Amino acid sequence: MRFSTRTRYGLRFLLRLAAQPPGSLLQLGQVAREERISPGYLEQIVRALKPLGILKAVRGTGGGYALARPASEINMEDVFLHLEGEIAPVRCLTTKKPCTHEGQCSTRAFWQALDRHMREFLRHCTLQEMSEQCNNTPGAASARAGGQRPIPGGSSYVELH
Amino acid sequence: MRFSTRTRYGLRFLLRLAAQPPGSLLQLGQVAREERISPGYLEQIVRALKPLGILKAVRGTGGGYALARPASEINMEDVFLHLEGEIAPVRCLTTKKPCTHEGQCSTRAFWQALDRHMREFLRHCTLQEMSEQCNNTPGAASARAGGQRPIPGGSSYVELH
DNA sequence: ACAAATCCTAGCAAAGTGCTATGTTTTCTG
DNA sequence: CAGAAAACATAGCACTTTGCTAGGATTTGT
Repeated sequence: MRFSTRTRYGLRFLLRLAAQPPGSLLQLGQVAREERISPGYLEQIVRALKPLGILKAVRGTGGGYALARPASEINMEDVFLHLEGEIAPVRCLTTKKPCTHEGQCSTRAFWQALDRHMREFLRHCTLQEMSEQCNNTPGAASARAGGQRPIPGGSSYVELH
Repeated sequence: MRFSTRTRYGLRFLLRLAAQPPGSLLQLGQVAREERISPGYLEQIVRALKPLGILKAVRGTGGGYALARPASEINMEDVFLHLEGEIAPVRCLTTKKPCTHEGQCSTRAFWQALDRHMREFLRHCTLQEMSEQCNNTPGAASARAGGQRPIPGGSSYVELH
């Protein structure tokens, strides 16, 4: 029942954007360095987030990303849906037909209730709230990050929250 | 974020037990037939449930399973913990050290809140409630199940809720 | 003794996850 | 206008997890 790195890394990216002064751009490469996530992988993740429409991207030199909407209007249900693909705890909740089991499915009601519960929690949780909740200073880590030497031969990335 | 078949099939097994008249035994093979789950696989799942102590097993001819405690005293948090291994949405919530990230982790508080939320829902959901919630008649399906001919060569099991 | 049930271990095919590699396109800068 | 820096895009691959099978050992009723 673990969430994938896609969701976790995507969240971190969004939190960086939310912590940014409005109007400014944040580059993907910089976030990848600071969060110690593979840049290529983070690109994929950010791309999955694009259809939601919460990102504003500027291409070319000096480009980067910014939030297209205020953080208070971005809820976690939407974000999770795009990053994780789906939230439902069992597959047949999302694929129309109520599974080919004869008669009524004994556990369906339970899974539906659990699904509703999760979604409600996520829907009422905004990026704004998350950003306020975490009282870390993004600048502190990045200041030291410059001194990091990449270990040649072999990925140095470690799974994070 | 899907739950595995272990948890889903395990739940179905427990629901069968809960629907059984108290004092009687239910055989694993029979449940497997009626629920169309591989008997061998269901055995593994039931075994994972044993350490919880909610099952009473009788070996030998005429043996079977029964609930060792009333269904009203069996909550889903315990059941899920044993079937799924862990519930936590991210790994570092269960492995002591708060991940090697420099400074405070920006998303940790959120994952903890989500974890608490899920657990609370599951803890307050008892097998009794689930059993009452599902108004299907387990006997109806099993009556017809006798006529099933197993398809030779190739598993005929299909994933269920 | 035999059969019927629960117990137990190892292994394996398929799917999913996490990431790398290799580009293409856009845009700013010298 | 050349080049660099950024976002955009696709394919593939090693590793892990999942879902199940095979084959047996042990216990107990008839």
